Amino acid sequence: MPRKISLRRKPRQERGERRIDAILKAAALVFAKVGYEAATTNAIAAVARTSIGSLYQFFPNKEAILHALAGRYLTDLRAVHDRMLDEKAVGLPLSELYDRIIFLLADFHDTHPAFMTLFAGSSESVFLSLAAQQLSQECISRVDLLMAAREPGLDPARRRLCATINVNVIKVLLPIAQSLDPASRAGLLAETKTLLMTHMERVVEESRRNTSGNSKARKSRV
Amino acid sequence: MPRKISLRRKPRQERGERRIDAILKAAALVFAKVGYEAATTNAIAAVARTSIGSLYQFFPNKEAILHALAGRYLTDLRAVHDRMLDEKAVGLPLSELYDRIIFLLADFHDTHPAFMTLFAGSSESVFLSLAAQQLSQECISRVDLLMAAREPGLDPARRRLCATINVNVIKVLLPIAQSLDPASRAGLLAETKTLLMTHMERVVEESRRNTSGNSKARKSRV
Amino acid sequence: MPRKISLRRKPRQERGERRIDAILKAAALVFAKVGYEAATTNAIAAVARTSIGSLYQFFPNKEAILHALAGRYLTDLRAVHDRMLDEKAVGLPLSELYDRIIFLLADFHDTHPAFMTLFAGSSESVFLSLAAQQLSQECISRVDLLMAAREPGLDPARRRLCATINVNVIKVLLPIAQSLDPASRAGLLAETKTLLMTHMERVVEESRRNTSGNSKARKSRV
Amino acid sequence: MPRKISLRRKPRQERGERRIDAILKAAALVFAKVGYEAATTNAIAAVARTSIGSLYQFFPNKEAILHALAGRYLTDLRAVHDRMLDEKAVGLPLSELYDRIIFLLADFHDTHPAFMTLFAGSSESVFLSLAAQQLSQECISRVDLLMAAREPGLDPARRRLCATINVNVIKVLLPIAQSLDPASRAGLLAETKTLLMTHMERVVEESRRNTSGNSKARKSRV
DNA sequence: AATGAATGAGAATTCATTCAT
DNA sequence: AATGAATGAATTCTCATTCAT
Repeated sequence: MPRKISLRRKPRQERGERRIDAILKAAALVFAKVGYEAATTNAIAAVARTSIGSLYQFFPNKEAILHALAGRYLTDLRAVHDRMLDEKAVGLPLSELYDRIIFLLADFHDTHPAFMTLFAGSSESVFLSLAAQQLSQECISRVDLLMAAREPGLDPARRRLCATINVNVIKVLLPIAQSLDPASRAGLLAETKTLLMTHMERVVEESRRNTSGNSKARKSRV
Repeated sequence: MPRKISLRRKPRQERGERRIDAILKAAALVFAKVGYEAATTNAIAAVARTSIGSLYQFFPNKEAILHALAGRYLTDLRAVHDRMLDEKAVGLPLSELYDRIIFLLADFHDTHPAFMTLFAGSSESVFLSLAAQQLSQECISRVDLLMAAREPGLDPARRRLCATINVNVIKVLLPIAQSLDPASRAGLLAETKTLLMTHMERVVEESRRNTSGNSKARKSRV
Repeated sequence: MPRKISLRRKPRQERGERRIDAILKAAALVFAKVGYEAATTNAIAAVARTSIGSLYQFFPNKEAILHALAGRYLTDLRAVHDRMLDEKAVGLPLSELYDRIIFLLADFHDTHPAFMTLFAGSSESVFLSLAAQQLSQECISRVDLLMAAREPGLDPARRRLCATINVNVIKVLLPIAQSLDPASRAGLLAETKTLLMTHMERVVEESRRNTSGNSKARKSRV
Repeated sequence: MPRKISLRRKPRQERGERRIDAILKAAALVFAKVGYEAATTNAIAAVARTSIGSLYQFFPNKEAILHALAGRYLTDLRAVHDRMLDEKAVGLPLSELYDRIIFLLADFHDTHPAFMTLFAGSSESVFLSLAAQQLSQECISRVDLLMAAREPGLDPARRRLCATINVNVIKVLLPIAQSLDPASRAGLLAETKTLLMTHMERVVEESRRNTSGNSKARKSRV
């Protein structure tokens, strides 16, 4: 059974926009606190200081709220990506690149409370799983692209592997860092950077050694 | 509000034991597929090929099933840890140690389908959050201990940081590897090993350089 | 384990008021017919010609319905008491006083079908037992007060005994009378009045004889 | 749908008798504590220190337990009645007769804990209502008979009214007395006796005045 | 006979969604 | 548009009763 997931009506009036905004913000808080399944539309309406009837005036069902929120988060994340992985990023020293990435994403987590809840890949809803999957792939592809630009000689397969690892390592460690006191947080973020940089440097080095004729290095890797 | 979480009755007959086992196995499957909240006790009973009444003869409520399953998983995981991190592990080359860890844990994931669902730290249930937290800390402490034994000179703070990273990186990447085709899986597991080993080697090296009097290296790290 | 017992929401619309009223009236009928325990919320909703969901919109649980109904009955009963035991009652001839009491209470029983079910003191619910206890004490105290006003010389202990007896005798005999055909009912009510009046006259008489110096009568009583 | 209510099997063996006895005693306790509806057969079996299976070996269903217990109580009560209302009772002074009645019934309540629960006339079960009704009528008839023997001139209608009143007044006040401390209990029982005796004396007197037109001769007998 | 596991209809309660005002 | 009352399918859990051992 296919479900409507788009907005029920495009509100002409600004009041409607504000209402939608309030509902989505409320949904983010509620989802973050109890998860999507356990969140009730009544609770969302209450937090948004509106009535359940109004909520359903804008969203045909609970899942549509999820869609809208996920869409908004995705848009925001893409904007962050755009700032993070722009043309300059190709020429940036690895250390500065990682600083940038980690800083921007940490900030994103702070301002998007339901992000991990929605995209942690838990199996709460079919849509969520798919969205999480897609988002993950999108991130990986972007990193992959950047790496290809920075280091054209890299083996594509290994490049994707590294992109996958980079994305997912940041995905786990960032939320953990955010939950710590500022000092520990800085320590963990620094170590995360070291982890990824050390690895990346090694991969790049192996690649260069490889492409420049000497192919023994590769063999000993695994 | 305190809830009973222990078994409602100890089974006196072997039949009861088998029934409990079937229910827990079914619960693992159902939790893995739809998550704890969305799982229904009727679905669990159906998968276990028993009646809802039988289920409630042994488990006073849904949460008790979760507890029992989590407890069983924890016991099994500790057994794996014991095999993984025994006395021999202290002397093993790093490469072999990581092989061991990754292989054993990959196997554990295969045989414990609900593991990530239960311990991924989602906010589904208070108990789950706590259990996930505790389990995580326990794993980290064990790795920390092993590292202390292998490399006594390591700075304790950084050691714990590394342990945290090792545990969590494996926590994300293993399930991803498991979801891939065998070839890609091997590639990802190998790259994971490289990631963690490279980092660990560097940390150890820095530590050794530090302790042997020369303390400049540390400064340039971050 | 403390349970919510107040209304879940205050009705904002008049419709809600009517719904609550209908539910309570239905509950009274159902409780009167099968008792509190055996009454099902679905049955109450059906008799109230509403949906089970509506019922739970206003009442958080079955017990809350009981509380609301008991509260309403209590309020009504106190109003009856106020009419029954007003200042005039002090000067009224005993016969007229009993007529008044019996008539008003008989009417109360007719309009409050679940009264005996709720306050008969059966052990159905902890709350009910307590409420029945309290109500009984309240009634007794009121009668006690009235008697003290009418006959100040009465021994307080015996006065309370008489109040207890009056209240409880009426409590049993009234419902029995109500279940009879009009003729028998009138007979039983008349005889009840005779019973209580004869006794009261004797008690008063003994008391007067006592207080006026001659104390032999008392001794031979028991 | 007619239900089996007789015993499922007549146990030849004494062990069975003891088992039935234990179950009925347990049922009495459980019924007294939580009422018939709320009592569970498992709880009864547990209190009787037997298994639910054994319970159902002797009683086809829960109601059969009720029947058996009610039957036993009735038998016992009739035995008490027989002692209470024997030939001697016809000639006994009223005061002694009431002493006897109140003492014997108080004792009966002490030894039959579920008596009021079963026969208080609550509407818990159709059977119970009927049984309570019947029992009440039986008691009334017995008292009626005794009064007819003692005072043949009494108007039958009023006699029955008085019997009804006597039985029901004792029915309410006895349990209340039993729940008090010994001193208060004695006081309440004494006042109860006064209540009923005073009334009875008046009724008898009125009757005599009526029947003999104008006869003072037999006044002193009661 | 005895035990206790198995069964499933039925009860209380929740919550997404619709509808009347 | 806004409000909140109305709806009922779905869920958790209980318990009388049956059945296997």
